Amino acid sequence: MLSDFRPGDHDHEACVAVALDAASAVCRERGLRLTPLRRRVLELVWRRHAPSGAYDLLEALRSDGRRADPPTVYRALDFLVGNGFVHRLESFNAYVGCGGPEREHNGQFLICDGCGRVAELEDPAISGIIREKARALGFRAGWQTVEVIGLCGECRGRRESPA
Amino acid sequence: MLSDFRPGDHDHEACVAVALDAASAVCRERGLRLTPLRRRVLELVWRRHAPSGAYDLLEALRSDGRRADPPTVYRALDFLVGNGFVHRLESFNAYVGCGGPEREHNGQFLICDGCGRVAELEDPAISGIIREKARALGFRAGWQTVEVIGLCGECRGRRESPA
DNA sequence: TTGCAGACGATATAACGTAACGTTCAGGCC
DNA sequence: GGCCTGAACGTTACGTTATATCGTCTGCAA
Repeated sequence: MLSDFRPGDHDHEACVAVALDAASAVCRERGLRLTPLRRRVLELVWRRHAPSGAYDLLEALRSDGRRADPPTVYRALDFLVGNGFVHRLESFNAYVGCGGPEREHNGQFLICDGCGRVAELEDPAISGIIREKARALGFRAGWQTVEVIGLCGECRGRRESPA
Repeated sequence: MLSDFRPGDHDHEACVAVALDAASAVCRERGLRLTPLRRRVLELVWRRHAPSGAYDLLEALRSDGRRADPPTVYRALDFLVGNGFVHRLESFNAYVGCGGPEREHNGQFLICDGCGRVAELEDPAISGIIREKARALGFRAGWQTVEVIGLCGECRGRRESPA
């Protein structure tokens, strides 16, 4: 698993810092430029464990006092998604930080309908069976989008025994 | 499998007619109203085995001579998607006809990057393993979005041995 | 110091989707 | 027939998401 549903009380500052450090390291290795803008967008995405919309990010950039228009945020997102620092959730038109940017992968996402938090899996059994079933039909699988809507453990508990 | 990659030369008129008849039958059974507009949108979606965008459908309705605005097509699509006659492809913001509207299901889609055609699976092994893996993390899976981009058999042949 | 390429600024517009409210029309009931 | 009701649809307006295009700046290298 690449990122879990974090308990509500985890140290989120640390969590963001770790992600930014990881991204810095990867960029240094690969000769990519993690510019201040890109770094800031990545930080904004990480500040929530729930998905952020491009226009939420745009708002946030403007709150920084920065002049920003849609292409600004989309270019940053293109960089971050293209290099695996951020994933796009197709069924939400929104973006989440990636828990394992060190290597390429094709994750699976669990999205909680209660709290909006997202967990990322990278389960070879899931991607494998999809690839196999596709192959049986003569189809060569490239990219897989696997997004599951449901209820995380915390939210399930909350619903079944409300305060 | 609910719908296959049809060979380029299949009888597409028949294919559309079967889908419309199936929809009529299901609506009759369930007391749903397959109005002329809804029927027409369903037909338009089926005329391509590739996904149709909402605004493509809107254009097509206007070509019919009908006055149409976005809510017209979205309402028809809501009905068709809600009752299982059409599926929405999240990663394309587009719609395809459903090959098995008789019962509710949570399909998986193979989308060919070469020709744009779509096949629909309903494979319990895929949905099952996703549900299980999610459950192992305390997550109760509701709806699954599974969309695979790749190359169908025909297009693969074409690329590997171009004319 | 010139040239180049990548990043970003800036403007405009395309593409996708919904809110809200009024009108029409089919079906049930008197 | 006349009336009521609710679903479907028309219509206007707007909200949200994403891209095309072109100009400018900056850092780097020839």
